[in-house]
Amino acid sequence: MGAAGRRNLPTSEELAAWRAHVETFDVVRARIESRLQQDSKLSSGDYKVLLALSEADGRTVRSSDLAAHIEWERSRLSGHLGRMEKRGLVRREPCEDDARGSHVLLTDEGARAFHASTIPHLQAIKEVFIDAFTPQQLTDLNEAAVAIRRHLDLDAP
Amino acid sequence: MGAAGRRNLPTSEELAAWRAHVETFDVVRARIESRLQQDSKLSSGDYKVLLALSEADGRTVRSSDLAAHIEWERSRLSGHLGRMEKRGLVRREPCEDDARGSHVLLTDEGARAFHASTIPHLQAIKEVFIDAFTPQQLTDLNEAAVAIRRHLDLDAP
DNA sequence: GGCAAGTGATTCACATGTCAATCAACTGAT
DNA sequence: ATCAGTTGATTGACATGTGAATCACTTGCC
Repeated sequence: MGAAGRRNLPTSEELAAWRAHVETFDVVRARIESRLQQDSKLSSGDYKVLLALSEADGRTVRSSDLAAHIEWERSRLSGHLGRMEKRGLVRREPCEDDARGSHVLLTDEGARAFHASTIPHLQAIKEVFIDAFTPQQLTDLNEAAVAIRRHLDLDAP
Repeated sequence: MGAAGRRNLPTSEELAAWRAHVETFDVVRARIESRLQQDSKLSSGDYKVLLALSEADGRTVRSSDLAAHIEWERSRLSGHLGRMEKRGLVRREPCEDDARGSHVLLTDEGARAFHASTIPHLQAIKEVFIDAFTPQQLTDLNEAAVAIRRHLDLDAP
């Protein structure tokens, strides 16, 4: 490869940084999810759905709105809700004003499970992730996320 | 909640930092994997397996050694190899010295696919991830990964 | 030699994710 | 009113991931 071809490739340090980042934060995520699972029998997907539902007016959301809110494919949400419904965490009811749609609603059991999970989950985030850093490092990390989002043009109008 | 209970919980800024980090780097990973898939019809799992195999002596590794090397469950590797074998990327052969074991070997087609994938894959890592940052930010990110690994006692003997 | 315990690999059941296809119900232009 | 096109939701086929169970072979110890 000539000099021209190398310019758009990472150096070995850069590549190592990428791999370290991915592998390290995979472990972080796994630890936090595993704590959630052990404390509350909830997956991170369950938690995301329950969080959105518990914040919703009347603990009810139209399925599509829910999918949009948590940025999931509708088919993904559909499958996930099916599993959560089997476990009694949510219920689905037909929608009066639009016969195609359906309302997803939080059951009492779902609300209970969610409320019991939040404090331990937030503790896990603090202990596993936040507590690893100095305030400066946390700021730096945030800057990095901002830089990526700008670079990839996320947050675009 | 009293003052004692709050000390081990993240502030809302800290929680926002966690969420931003997870969501942002999920997008990064998805972009890079999607480029790999489009350029080379390989998943990141395929790539990891092919990388390990192509670096191995004689393009052959004992299945368990491979699993240990890439830090996968053996059952995960087993299933993945099955799919890769169907696509002609690898082959498995019984092991002479230990009749329980098997050798995984890179086929010519697998080697071709891997070699064709590396440059574009590295370019994607550079363009999507590395190029988002200043050198200082990249250093900061690395420091953050080190801090986490120390905090979680990864890299322990 | 022979058996208990360990090891290598696969298999099973399941949860999770993507994408395309389906299907019914809505909506808007005519 | 009608019908093309959109939208809401589910389904199916598959890839991927985990953990437990299985099964065959190997090893260590007697």
